[in-house]
Amino acid sequence: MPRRKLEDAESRILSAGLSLFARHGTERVNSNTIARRARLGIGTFYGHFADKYAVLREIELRTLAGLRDARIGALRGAGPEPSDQVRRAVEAAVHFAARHPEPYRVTFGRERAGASKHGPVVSESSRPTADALRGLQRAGQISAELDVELAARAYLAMEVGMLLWWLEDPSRAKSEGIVETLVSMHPAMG
Amino acid sequence: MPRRKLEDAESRILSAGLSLFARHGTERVNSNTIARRARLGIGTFYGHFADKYAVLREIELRTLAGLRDARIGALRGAGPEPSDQVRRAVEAAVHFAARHPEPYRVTFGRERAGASKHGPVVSESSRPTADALRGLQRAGQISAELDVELAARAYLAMEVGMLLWWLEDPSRAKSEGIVETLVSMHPAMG
Amino acid sequence: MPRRKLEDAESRILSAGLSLFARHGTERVNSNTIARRARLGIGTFYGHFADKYAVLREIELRTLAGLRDARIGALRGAGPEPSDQVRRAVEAAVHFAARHPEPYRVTFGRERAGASKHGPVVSESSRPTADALRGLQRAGQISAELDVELAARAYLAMEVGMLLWWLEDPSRAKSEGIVETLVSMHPAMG
Amino acid sequence: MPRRKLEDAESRILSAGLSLFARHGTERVNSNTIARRARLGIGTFYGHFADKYAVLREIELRTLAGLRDARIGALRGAGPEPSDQVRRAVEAAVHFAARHPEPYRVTFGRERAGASKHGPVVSESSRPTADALRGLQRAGQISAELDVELAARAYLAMEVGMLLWWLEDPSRAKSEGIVETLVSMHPAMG
DNA sequence: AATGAATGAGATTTCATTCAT
DNA sequence: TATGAATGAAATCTCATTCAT
Repeated sequence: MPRRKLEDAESRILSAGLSLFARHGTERVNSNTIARRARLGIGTFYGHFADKYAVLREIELRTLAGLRDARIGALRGAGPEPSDQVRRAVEAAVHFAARHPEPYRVTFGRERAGASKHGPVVSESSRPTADALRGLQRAGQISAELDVELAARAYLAMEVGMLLWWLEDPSRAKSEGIVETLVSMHPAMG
Repeated sequence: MPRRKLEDAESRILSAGLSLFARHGTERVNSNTIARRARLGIGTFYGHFADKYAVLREIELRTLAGLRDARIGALRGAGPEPSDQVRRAVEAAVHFAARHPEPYRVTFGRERAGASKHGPVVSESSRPTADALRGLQRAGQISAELDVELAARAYLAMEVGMLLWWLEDPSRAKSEGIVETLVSMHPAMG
Repeated sequence: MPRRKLEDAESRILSAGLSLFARHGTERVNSNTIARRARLGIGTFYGHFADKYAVLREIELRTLAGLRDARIGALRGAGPEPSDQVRRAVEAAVHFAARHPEPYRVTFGRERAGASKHGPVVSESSRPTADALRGLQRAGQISAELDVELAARAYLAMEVGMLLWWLEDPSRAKSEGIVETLVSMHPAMG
Repeated sequence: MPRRKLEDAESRILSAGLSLFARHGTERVNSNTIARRARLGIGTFYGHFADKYAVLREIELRTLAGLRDARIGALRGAGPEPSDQVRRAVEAAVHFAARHPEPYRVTFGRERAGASKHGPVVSESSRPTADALRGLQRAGQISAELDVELAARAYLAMEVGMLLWWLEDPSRAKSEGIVETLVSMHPAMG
């Protein structure tokens, strides 16, 4: 009977769940398969997570935190001009997706059925983007008529949709092209 | 024992499937429930569709065709200026989503797990948008540096993501605000 | 709406059933498939046969009658010596199987599950063989110790088993070899 | 909720499957019935066997192995004369069938439909018999004209068919009569 | 007589969850 | 804590049979 450390078991389950969710989709993976892939007994799985959706939720939370941190870190290295800040933030997101395609796809992808029953679907906040746009608007740098809340939402939808499309087949475009497109269409670049 | 017309059964199944998929998500609806809701025997269901994913696929195909037709119709009524054409096309999409929220959500929403195994996920073509952008680019009306293929993809991702977010709770915004935001961020409006 | 003659429908069903039973086995063929193969509606099928086992039974009865007639006919052409009679009867059976492999396999093959529930499994009578052996025994031409009933049974089991094995793959042996073997092992050839 | 040992579950399933297959035929027994008869949950059944045909296959393999061992054991106790060897081998087969009527009928009987799709039908080898006949032929004890391969096949077909007929209703004959008949018709007794 | 859409009982199969070890 | 055999509710799918046309 194998006996591993607590943390070990959880991280093995998360890692197994991540690759299985990414490859087969949430609904076509079951808890037994995750446990087996993690080389743990099914009982051990239930000792650490309530069900597969708890694994999914944890993956999502970590992914969102990682993405947020990447954006924040990027902004710290950016100059004061909005265009530089936008570019850095976009680069951070694109590179995050490129470096972590599985968590990105699992967290934002369409294959998310059923999860809503088992806990709120976590979602990225458009707040920071909206705040930044509001600042620019007050400074007169973008149109006063723009609804910054909606624009922030729209930008995020675009970024997420674009990156998911790209990750489906990374040979579709180079990351520089993705960055340029997202930057040029960012509402702050008006 | 009810005995109805062929077409009747299929349209009843599609209609029952649509409202159930929209309300509960693809994976939490089963073939028995669809059949019962359509007031048909389960055997009748399988006589018309191979499985619930076949119902889903048919809904998607019809939705995509309807959306495409709505866009095309809108462009017929538009003047020659690009800004008018963009506005008409965006309005057509927003109004289509507003008038057909269930098909729109079922077709484009995230609750689509498992379906990919049972047939290619249908997806909207970015071709028309890309072609239009290319025309503007040749005419010198938008930057020569824009990658029109990627910009078209990005716009569509934004439109779809935005409309799904809106349909989740239509009180979040008025349709005019959605239209204005999408128009102002459209790459042709550079 | 096709309208064919009564007899036509029955023979079409029997013919469709025969080739389907032979190819796929009794249990993997259903009444709908037989009807479709016969290019008839399923309702027509049930107008002529109670179920697929009724089709099977009819095929079996015809096959047994045909085989019996072939044997009788062969004996009419045989001389008075037992060895000639045995050879003629064996040849008749081997040639019958070779000329009618599908009916033979369907009637005598192993793929017969379930049928017993739906009517007695028809089976070939060992009576004629037993009677012939009894005659030889009275004439002192074969051992008085032989139990002619059992020997007749044994011979028939051998003939049927041998022919089924052969029909599985006719390249396994030439029909002459089958005949020689069966003749040489026939209890009348003691 | 009962919780038993692994081996226990498998042997219970095999035993339940054996008696059900023997009584009702392969196609009229289903996995639920086997599980219930074994006093196990249906999930337990599928945890041990892929489907009912896997149970059948295991029964067949065991039966064939048992029959082969019985023959081999019998030959060890036999003297050098062919007639003694034949008699011992025949007795072994007849007694095996008499002592294990259910496995014998399930393994060799006609009620085997559908199984062929789910794995090759196991079958008894005619090799040992053919080899023995070849030896006798070289020694000049049986006709040089006999095709030993076909004769071996024919003998096995006879033995199996005879024993199945007998087991259908053991009052049809005494085992000694069966043995005498099979021995007297064995090609080695030429 | 012929048709075939409709039916639903029943068979197969999956998988989240439990619990004795 | 860890294990994994056992469980059975629930989902999928088949097919013999009916009956209005």
